[in-house]
Amino acid sequence: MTTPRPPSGKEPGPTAGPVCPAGLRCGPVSHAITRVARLHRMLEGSLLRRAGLHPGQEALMMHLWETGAQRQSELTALLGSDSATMTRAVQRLERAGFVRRVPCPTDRRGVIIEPTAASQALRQEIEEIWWQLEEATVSGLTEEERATALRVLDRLEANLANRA
Amino acid sequence: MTTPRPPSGKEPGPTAGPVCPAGLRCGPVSHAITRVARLHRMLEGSLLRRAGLHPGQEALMMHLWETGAQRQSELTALLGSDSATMTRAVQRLERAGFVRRVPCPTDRRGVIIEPTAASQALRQEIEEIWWQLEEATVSGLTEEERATALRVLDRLEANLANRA
DNA sequence: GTTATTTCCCTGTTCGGACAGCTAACGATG
DNA sequence: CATCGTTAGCTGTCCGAACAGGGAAATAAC
Repeated sequence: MTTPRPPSGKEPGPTAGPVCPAGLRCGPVSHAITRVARLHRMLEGSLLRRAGLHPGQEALMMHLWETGAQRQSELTALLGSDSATMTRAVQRLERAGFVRRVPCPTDRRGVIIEPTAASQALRQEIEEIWWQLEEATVSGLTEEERATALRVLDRLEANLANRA
Repeated sequence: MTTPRPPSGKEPGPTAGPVCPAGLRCGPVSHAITRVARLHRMLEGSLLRRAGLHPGQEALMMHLWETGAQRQSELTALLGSDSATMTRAVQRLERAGFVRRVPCPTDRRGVIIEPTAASQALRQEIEEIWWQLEEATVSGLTEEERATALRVLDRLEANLANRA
């Protein structure tokens, strides 16, 4: 996996400002999603870097810890990932010592992915990071506002899922 | 640039379902953002593919059309991108014939990026795609709901921008 | 004018993501 | 048993994104 490079002194930084030039009718919600997603991902990345992980790997590990050792194909489906992406992610996590690959006893095509004992040290750290990320995202919002945010996002998700 | 592979029969597909296992308190808003962003990006990708572009390139071209030829460093800053990413994006768009690189007359370090006449054919197509994407995102929402969505996203963006 | 600093762009590298192609193994059918 | 179609996983390729490092030019400081 190779530990992500430590933050190079300069934290990612707020990049740029408005992506929507002037009075351009450019799909306001759509672009807002892009901007929020970008910032969210950047923050996630800089938090995870401190734990030695790249964005995406933490979800894989959380899944393994939550539901135990699983077939690689299972992980791929559950995380909605690509099989090639999964192959390489597992390889990196294996090199990093967070995961072990065991031949599936009942299907010689398959591979069981299990978290190592060493990886347990990461779990608390990741949960803390998820907490920090959520807090940074919704800090300053009332309970009601947070509920509204969740409702809006769920609505958008449902919309987009239909067009996928 | 090499035209994106044509959709291989199967459109990206809704990938997986819930990423949040069971009753796990896992940063609900945060994960909702991740899911929405994922779907949004997938849809954007499949729409853009038909125009022969990859996600991200369309924003660059729109910027060029809107504000005219610009220094590469200007584009990088305005789009909040990475200079390396910009270098390669421009190279691909140049190979694809959508962009021309002209040495900056007042600063021999600089490069002016200008859209080609041929690229104009793309513009309407991209605007149409942005419209489709927006529609897919907010279809079925009332005007009031759309305003709420925008307000929520702006709020989240402001929050995240502070922590960046 | 010479030197130091900054800016601009390029290349190399690593990651996640997506698609295509391949092999080995499984399953079912004839 | 032999064949056919499917599934699991790996590798190659291309893209966007981010960081590191380098070289050239412009600018500031001396």
